[in-house]
Amino acid sequence: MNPTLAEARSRGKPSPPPPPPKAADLLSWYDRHARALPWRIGPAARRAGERADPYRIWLSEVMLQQTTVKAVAPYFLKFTTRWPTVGDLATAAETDVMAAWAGLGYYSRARNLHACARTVAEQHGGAFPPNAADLSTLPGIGAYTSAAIAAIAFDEPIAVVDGNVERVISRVFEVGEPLPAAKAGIRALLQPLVPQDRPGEFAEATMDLGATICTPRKPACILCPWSANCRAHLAGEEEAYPVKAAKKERPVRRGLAFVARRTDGALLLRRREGRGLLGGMTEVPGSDWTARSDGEAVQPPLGVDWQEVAGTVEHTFTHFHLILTVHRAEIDRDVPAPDGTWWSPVADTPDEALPSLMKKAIEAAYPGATRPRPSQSPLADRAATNRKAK
DNA sequence: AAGACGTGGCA
DNA sequence: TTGCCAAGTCT
Repeated sequence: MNPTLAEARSRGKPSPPPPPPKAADLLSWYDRHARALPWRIGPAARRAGERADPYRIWLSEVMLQQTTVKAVAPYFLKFTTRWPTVGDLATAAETDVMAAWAGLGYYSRARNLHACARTVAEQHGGAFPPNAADLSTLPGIGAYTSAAIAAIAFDEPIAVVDGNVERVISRVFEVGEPLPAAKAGIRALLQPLVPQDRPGEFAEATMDLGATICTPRKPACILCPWSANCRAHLAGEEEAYPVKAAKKERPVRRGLAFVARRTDGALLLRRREGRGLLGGMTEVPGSDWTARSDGEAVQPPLGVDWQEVAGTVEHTFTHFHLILTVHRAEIDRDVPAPDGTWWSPVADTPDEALPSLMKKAIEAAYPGATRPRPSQSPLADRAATNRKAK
């Protein structure tokens, strides 16, 4: 709390609201402090007239939905190396896309990514539509992502509102309405600030500001180009914003997982159905996950001697916490895979679309069974080895 | 409109 | 350790 302001308030003299922030102040900060990210072209390149590649902007924005920059970076490099253009991605097999996405989470994004690539390739001649309204009709592209692509790749002067920007704007204007209801109002407050000349960099700048300066806790207001225009800062109440609706508690569900390993190391796997939780991803056989431990009703996939693994595997999803009891069995070479399942050779494990939860379950049964194959990077392998030994 | 939908990092 | 959360979208 700023002591001077606290005194002013205690004397009952509310300070007049500061002037609204200026895009120019933020952009000059951005010129000096823009983050260098794999999908960006820097301020210097933009000044030289370079344009961001819509494919790379789209891919990065979809990956970044509810996901950190740190988690996204290696996936972005993997995807752009393997599929350099939207046309390449459109012709990829969906199972390959799902497998490449495995570990990033929110797997409907991967399904929609592939569907979107095919739509762009087949119905738009391989070029993304250059405006937010048309972009938002494509699968997996909503209000935020359409605006971000339009602003960053096509210079459309549109307000781009993500979680970072919600925080910045709610502090600057002391928005008292809780999120997510406040979203429309926040967009309306931001739109007049968007400059006609550098809308893409303004979008990147507001997100950078939220990510590096106007952070959820302990914001670095001393470094902020908008601090003199920020009502929450002038009131010493930065962390009171954004106001958020109360969240519900997470229920617990339980289930059983069966990890069958053949004597040659192959694992028994199957595909999850549909569009729901982990939809279309690969899993080990198991029970449903319910509030009660009704796993007893489920038949193991093979009539063999199953051994319960000590301890449990726990995994927290967005809306529930899962406790999995894992069973394992060693299976002879000549046992065929039951209907709807297949034996996955050890060497193929990295190519399977295994979500993190399934890797945890397999690791609990047979440590090392999902270890990635040796790569060209001895450093990475050594780091992984050290982590395991710990 | 509110709930479904993953994961790993960090205080 | 436990909770919170990070560049949302879909239904």
